[in-house]
Amino acid sequence: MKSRKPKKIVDPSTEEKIKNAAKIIFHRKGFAATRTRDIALEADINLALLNYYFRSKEKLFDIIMMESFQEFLHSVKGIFNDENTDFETKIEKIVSNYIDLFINQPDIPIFLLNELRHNPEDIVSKINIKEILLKSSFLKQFNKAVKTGKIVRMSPLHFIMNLMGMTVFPFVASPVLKSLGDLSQKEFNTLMIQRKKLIPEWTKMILMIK
Amino acid sequence: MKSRKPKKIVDPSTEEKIKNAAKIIFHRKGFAATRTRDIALEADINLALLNYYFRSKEKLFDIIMMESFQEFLHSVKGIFNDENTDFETKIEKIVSNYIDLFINQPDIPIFLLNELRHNPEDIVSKINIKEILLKSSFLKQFNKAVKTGKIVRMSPLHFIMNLMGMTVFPFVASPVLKSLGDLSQKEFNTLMIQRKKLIPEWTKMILMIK
DNA sequence: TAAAAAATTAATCAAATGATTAAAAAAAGT
DNA sequence: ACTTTTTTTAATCATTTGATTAATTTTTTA
Repeated sequence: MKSRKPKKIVDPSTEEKIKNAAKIIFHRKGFAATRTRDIALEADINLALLNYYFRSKEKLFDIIMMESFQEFLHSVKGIFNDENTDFETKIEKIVSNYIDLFINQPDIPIFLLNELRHNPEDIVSKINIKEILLKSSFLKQFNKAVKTGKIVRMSPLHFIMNLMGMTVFPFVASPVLKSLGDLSQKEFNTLMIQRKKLIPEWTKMILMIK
Repeated sequence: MKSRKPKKIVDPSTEEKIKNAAKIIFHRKGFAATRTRDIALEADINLALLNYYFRSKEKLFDIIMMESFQEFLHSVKGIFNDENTDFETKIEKIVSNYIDLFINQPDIPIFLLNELRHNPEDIVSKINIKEILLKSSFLKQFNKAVKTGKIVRMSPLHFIMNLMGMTVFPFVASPVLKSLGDLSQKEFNTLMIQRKKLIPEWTKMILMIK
């Protein structure tokens, strides 16, 4: 064995520059439409450095994909399993968190949904999304509320579809919606911020919370 | 001038074969990931015929895009402007129509949403989507119901977002949802068919229809 | 049936694109 | 200082891919 520090204490700047650029371009254009040259340009680095640091476009993409998906989940992971908040508070926090995230990074939902449809098992299995949801305090509270009659009987899947549908869909369809309503980006965001309050209210109506 | 029939009475079979194949592949993979060779293979024709009939990949795509978007709108266009049905009936019909369409062609929503985000004005302006919605009997009935206090005051955009969110989003997110709920395609479709009844009910709750 | 037009095919082109290489420059180690 | 390692660069490669061409076959017209 050699002495200490055979490890590369890589200056993070170049590697980070590439990852940041890759995230921007991949999110905006998707994997297939992204050119490695676009990433190099955005990162302001020599094209060869992309392969030097990440081997291939595909490997770089996998990293971005994984991190983006984790970012998507991380923002609600804690909320889901917080034992100190009730069901309704969790809904408010989840909606609020996602709307904040998507206002700041509007490309995330359509990027994830579009790329996930071709290899969902790869990603979904690597990240324990099922674990997170199915064993969550959130789901337990949901089931308990059903059992005690506090909320109407309903498949949790329907509930998730409604909650995420109302929260995520506007961002996925934002180009059409903005065109339809003659909305600027700012006006669109204002609507989304309104929805932070509205969606939890609507959700409660749907569940007929007593 | 020459006599009659200088026009090409093209045997539609080849042209149609290409369009059908293009629709399948474009819907499945999107524009950027689609190879013209894939389309030729799917259509079982020589690659050159694609350019012979449609000039370029882009022109062929534009045709598929336009037709897909029209198919998306056409199914509800009539419902929107039917003077003989009330507001609530329209909602039921719209939801039912879309769910039928997406069960049969599950790729349509994510395809449209993903491709529309880069050139929404081109498509949205060519097709009079605003006309269809903004001058529709549906919207008039909505506004009237608001005015008479039959439904709660709410931006029509919020309402559209909710209705479409609950209807469309599950199809857009189906890979994740199927994985999450361990659902077969058949089981997923069963859930969607349930939603034909449920979504109109939920919608009415949200609107607090009296 | 002969001529003209249209459709089809195989071969090929040119540009785009992901990736590699070899050399130079910069940084780190001794 | 100088040796070694790491990082960066310019040039280039090999493959993919959209598109074209020229020849052949099929269909239509007269």
